[in-house]
Amino acid sequence: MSAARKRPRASQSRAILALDLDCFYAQVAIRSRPHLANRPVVILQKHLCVTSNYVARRLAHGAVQKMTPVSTALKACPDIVCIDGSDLTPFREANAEVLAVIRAWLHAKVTELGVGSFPIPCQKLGFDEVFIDVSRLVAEQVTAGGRPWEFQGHIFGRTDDDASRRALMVASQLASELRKEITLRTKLTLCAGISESKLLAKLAVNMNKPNDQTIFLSGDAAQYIAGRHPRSLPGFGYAVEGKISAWAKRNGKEDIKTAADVVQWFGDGKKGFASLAKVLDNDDQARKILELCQGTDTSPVIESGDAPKSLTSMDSFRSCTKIEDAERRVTIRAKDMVTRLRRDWELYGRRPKTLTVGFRFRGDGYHATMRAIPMPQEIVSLCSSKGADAADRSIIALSRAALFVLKDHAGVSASSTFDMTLISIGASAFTENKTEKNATSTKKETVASFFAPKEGKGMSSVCRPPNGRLLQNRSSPNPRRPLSPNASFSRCPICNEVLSSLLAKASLHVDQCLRRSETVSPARKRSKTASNTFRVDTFFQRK
DNA sequence: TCGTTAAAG
DNA sequence: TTTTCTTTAACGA
Repeated sequence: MSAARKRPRASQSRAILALDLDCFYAQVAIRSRPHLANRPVVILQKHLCVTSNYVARRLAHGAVQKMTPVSTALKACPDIVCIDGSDLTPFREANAEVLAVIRAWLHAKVTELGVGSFPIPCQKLGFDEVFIDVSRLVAEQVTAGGRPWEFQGHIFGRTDDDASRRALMVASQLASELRKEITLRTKLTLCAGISESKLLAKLAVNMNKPNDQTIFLSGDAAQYIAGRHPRSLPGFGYAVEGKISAWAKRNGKEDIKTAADVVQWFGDGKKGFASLAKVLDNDDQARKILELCQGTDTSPVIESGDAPKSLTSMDSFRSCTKIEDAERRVTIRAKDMVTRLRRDWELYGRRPKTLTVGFRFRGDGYHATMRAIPMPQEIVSLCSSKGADAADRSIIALSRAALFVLKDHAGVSASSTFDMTLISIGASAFTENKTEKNATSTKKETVASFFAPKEGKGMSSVCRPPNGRLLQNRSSPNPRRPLSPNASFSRCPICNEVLSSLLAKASLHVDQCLRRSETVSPARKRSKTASNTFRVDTFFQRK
């Protein structure tokens, strides 16, 4: 009809896949605990359920959602199995596994075309999502011709553009094959959204869950977006909503309801753009937001690479007023960071130039502050040396550096009064170590060979902590199985005391413990491991 | 280069 | 809707 007037530029239209692993943490946790496959499962961080599997969601009738307190979840579904998700290692590894499968499959796909090699950008978003720009792959497949193309999966929307329809047909077949491959290799299911932009692909990926895929044909995308709450658009966050809301209030408007409101208030022309830029105090963001609200997203898929750009380890808590407690917490972070830094060295042969230390004090609300210093040489060299001894020494060095920053920039010391609620240690500004064999040549080899061929029991042996006499770890990668099918962790994640196998009782304890936690000396509470536990203070004295 | 803010999962 | 733990990008200084 009006297709001729719209002049769709088929040559420029892209084909983007958005992949999203189903309830990622829960899937990964259950994969290594097959006996939980049909049970309701939640993953805990502190006292909160950060994810749940679909069995739990069904049984709890919607009462278990993203940041639900354990106590609430247990009331809604007393049978629920709680798994401690405070160690993110298995999730990071599963993420790398999935990415390795994607890259291998993509590479094979390109190769089989026989038109030479070309890159296919993959952009990670969190541990469980990835965007893939398959435009080039689709174009080559269309050129190669052959089979009759058809859609795979659910179709949302419509289009008048034949070229775009065919491109998304091909893309949906790629998505379908890729999903099968990922599930076959990793035993993890996922959804896919297929469209011409990251925005639309991402909206599509959530339309049919779990383990399914949706094609978003963009003919009516603008109208569809117009009717939605703008907060549901990726990129339109809390702060932007706040600023626009405040503006609406000042100007006697109704509160912001739909993306159409935003377009109406600020227009889609040049001058409207300027007024939103003023409200947001940022030209580029204003343009982006206005486009978003009209269903337009031209942002490219940026290749993320395999290695993360930075590493952070953080801990938040109700209160920390004693220097020994601060030292203990810092040392736990340092241990985690050293483990990951050593792993990073193995995989990528690079070193961080910057050390960041974050902190937050009571009364600061959610406001955390960070300070950066050059990463001490001692730490990086120890992190690239083999042996448990080097690991221990670098934990000590890192702890001392972080404690120094805390003392110097935040006034946290034995002689000061403070009440911290957060500590974090980060490593960033990585430099490739080009001189070594560890660099690019073996890098691909290592990553690929590390994850790909592991079939049976790979995971747990993969990331063994540097076996220190430091800090006996209560959440080791593979803890003993629960005694009762109703009890999934045997110790309180807060005080580490042995828990009742009766869930209701255990959860009551955890809740109470949470309330009075951090005010009680943790050293005393962890009596079981106390004799083997590394004492920060004594260690610092003798070094 | 440092530090903050915002966004995402 | 501030509760968990992480990663990234952009921006101002």
